[in-house]
Amino acid sequence: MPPKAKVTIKDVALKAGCGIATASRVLNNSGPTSAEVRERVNRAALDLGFSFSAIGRALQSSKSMTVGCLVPSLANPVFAEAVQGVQNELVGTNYQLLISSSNYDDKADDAAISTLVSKEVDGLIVTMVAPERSPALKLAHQRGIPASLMFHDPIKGFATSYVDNFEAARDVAQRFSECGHRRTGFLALRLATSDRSRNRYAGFHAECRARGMPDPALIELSETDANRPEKLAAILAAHPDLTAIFASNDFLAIAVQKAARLLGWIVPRDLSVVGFDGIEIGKLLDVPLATIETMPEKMGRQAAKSLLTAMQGGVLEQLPPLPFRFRAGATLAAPRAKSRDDGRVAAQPPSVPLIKTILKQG
Amino acid sequence: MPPKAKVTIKDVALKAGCGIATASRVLNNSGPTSAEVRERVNRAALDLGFSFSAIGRALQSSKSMTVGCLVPSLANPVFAEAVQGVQNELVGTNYQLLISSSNYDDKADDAAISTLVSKEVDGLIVTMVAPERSPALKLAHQRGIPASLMFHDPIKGFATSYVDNFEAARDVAQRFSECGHRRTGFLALRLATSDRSRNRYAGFHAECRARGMPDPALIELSETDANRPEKLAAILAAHPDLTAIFASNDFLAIAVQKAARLLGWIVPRDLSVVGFDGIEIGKLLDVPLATIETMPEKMGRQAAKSLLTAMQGGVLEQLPPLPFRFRAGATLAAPRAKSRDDGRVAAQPPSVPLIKTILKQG
DNA sequence: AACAAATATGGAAACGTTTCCATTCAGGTG
DNA sequence: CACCTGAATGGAAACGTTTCCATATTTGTT
Repeated sequence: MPPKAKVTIKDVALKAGCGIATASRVLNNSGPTSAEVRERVNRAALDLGFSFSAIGRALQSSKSMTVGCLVPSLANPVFAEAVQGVQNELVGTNYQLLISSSNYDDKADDAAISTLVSKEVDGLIVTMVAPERSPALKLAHQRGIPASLMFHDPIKGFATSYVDNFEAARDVAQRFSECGHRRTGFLALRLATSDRSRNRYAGFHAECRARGMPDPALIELSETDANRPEKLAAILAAHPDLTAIFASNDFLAIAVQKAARLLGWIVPRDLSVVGFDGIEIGKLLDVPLATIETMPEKMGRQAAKSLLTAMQGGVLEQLPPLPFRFRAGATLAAPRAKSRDDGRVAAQPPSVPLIKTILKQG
Repeated sequence: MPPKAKVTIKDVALKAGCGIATASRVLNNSGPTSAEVRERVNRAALDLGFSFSAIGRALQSSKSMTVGCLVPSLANPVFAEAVQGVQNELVGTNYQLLISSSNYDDKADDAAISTLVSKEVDGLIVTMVAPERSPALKLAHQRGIPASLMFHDPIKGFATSYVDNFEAARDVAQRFSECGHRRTGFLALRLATSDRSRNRYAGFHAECRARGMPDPALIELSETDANRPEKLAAILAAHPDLTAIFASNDFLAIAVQKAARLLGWIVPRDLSVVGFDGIEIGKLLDVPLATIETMPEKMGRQAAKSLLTAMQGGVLEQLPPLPFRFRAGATLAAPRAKSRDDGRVAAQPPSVPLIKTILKQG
């Protein structure tokens, strides 16, 4: 058994005593072949341990049978799950998944897309800092490479699989309001590089306004402070009037619980918290986390499904957003009665999705 | 602006009025070229928006500049982080990452490896159910494709980046013992498909024995029950004599806390819990989780680094395991005094890593 | 001024496929 | 028996590179 470094179809044809065209036809079941030569070719292929060179095939067919996928980081479980969803959908097709990540850097985003394109991927599935102004993505589009977005709100020219962050955030504001909260805060990480967080803030802000609540305090946490509960506690202490915090993800929400504990505050008596994403651990906490449940895996699946039909010549069409669901939890309750709703500075209004805000408020 | 579907080096050469060989030399800075033709070629390439076809290159050089990576699932944050580590290490090289996942199925493992090999990856980074008996992995090895393992203990023929699960688990047993615990349990998911969990159990078991403690109770949780705290509570209730649980990952450890709460038990007074992995959330809990901290990201990085040197012709050599660290947490304390250490059935001894067990105990 | 050496260039082969086309051969029809 | 149809086959081109080799040009040395 000599596992020759490279056994090509030429070797097979030689051993089977036929032309490579015939061997190709046998091996692919394409075109007519006699039973006798079929037998010889198959035996030769088996003996030699032949397998097709995907590269040779790709060159000749100009189809790489590869899908490129870009997300900010796999260290974020939400994106990791989404990529797994893509993968799950791709299993069973002949497509392979080429991945890349940008670490939330829009320059890296562009470079990554370019690289994927030069690898001649047949399609793209991307979540990036700013897809609407990525030259590389536009170029890919011009070259006819179908692209499917994940997590992003719809953009002209692309299909996207997403959850309506704006609406979900409005839901949270509504529940805060119904509980009797008025002064609220919105806590996020990396607002500048996450349209998701911005959209959540916009929706939250819009609904607070619509209900006559003061504008929510916008609290942005630095990457490093996210892992320093005492830092977060100090920030919370500086906002003693807030009775409810909407955190842009569940990890932050749990960090808020911790920070509150450090301050001697009791959740939800002294501070209500609602998270976003719906991670399982939230259910297991001493005080189970109220949150918005989303479906990252489904998001990936849907993006992949759309892309597959597009790559098979179909048209990329925009589906409705995936559903979200409010998960009740003990971190949300009515605020303790402490009536001081007087003059406080309002947070600045949302900058980016202003149109949407105005639109939805009517 | 006609972004022609495909602009090849031939087009560039034509536009620059030179041969393709010359164009290639200019574009690659390989071989001598005159300043004048250099100028023309570069301008033509720019005008046409030329970029190399990775496929054409791959075919001619028989290097795909692609690394294949297989993990059980990206939905497990530990693997996702490791893959991100691989990615981080690959950024800056010219290698791209092709990923696949098996969902903890060894047949799927093999199929995935085969697919990656037929895609002609230049190297492999894998975590699978049973690398030591994967035909596809062996085949890849025979074909001269370097492979680097992640999370697995060393195996003949492959380099691996791992943490010494056996030793880490012994550490936990030792701490249990020092706190005064005697009757302990080991809680895991998917024992059959996770050599990591098996090694942890083996180490835990070995050290318990070495210290004259009763064999730990081996509790395996089904996939679905992992999300049902009441189910886990029932199981714990059936083991009322246990004073400490070592959970094979932090999620399970947190689930144990929840289950204990359901039973009205107080952690750590009525039950101590130690987890594994060292996720950040553990620090934020009301009762911070004691756990073994590991470094999945570094694991991925190390695997990638080794592989890179191997692919550049170097030799794949086995590095020492990555360090682990016990993170103290309030979930571990001395058991409440309740002296009843009498006749109980011992769990069955570990089946797989028996040799290692015996060896280390002397 | 003659010649060697270095520099610059392009043709062509090779990488592994698939597919178009032409060729051969068998069998069936008139 | 001549003819046609259809099946079976293999040669060769094409996909986009890089690189070997041969040729043509320049430069430098006596």
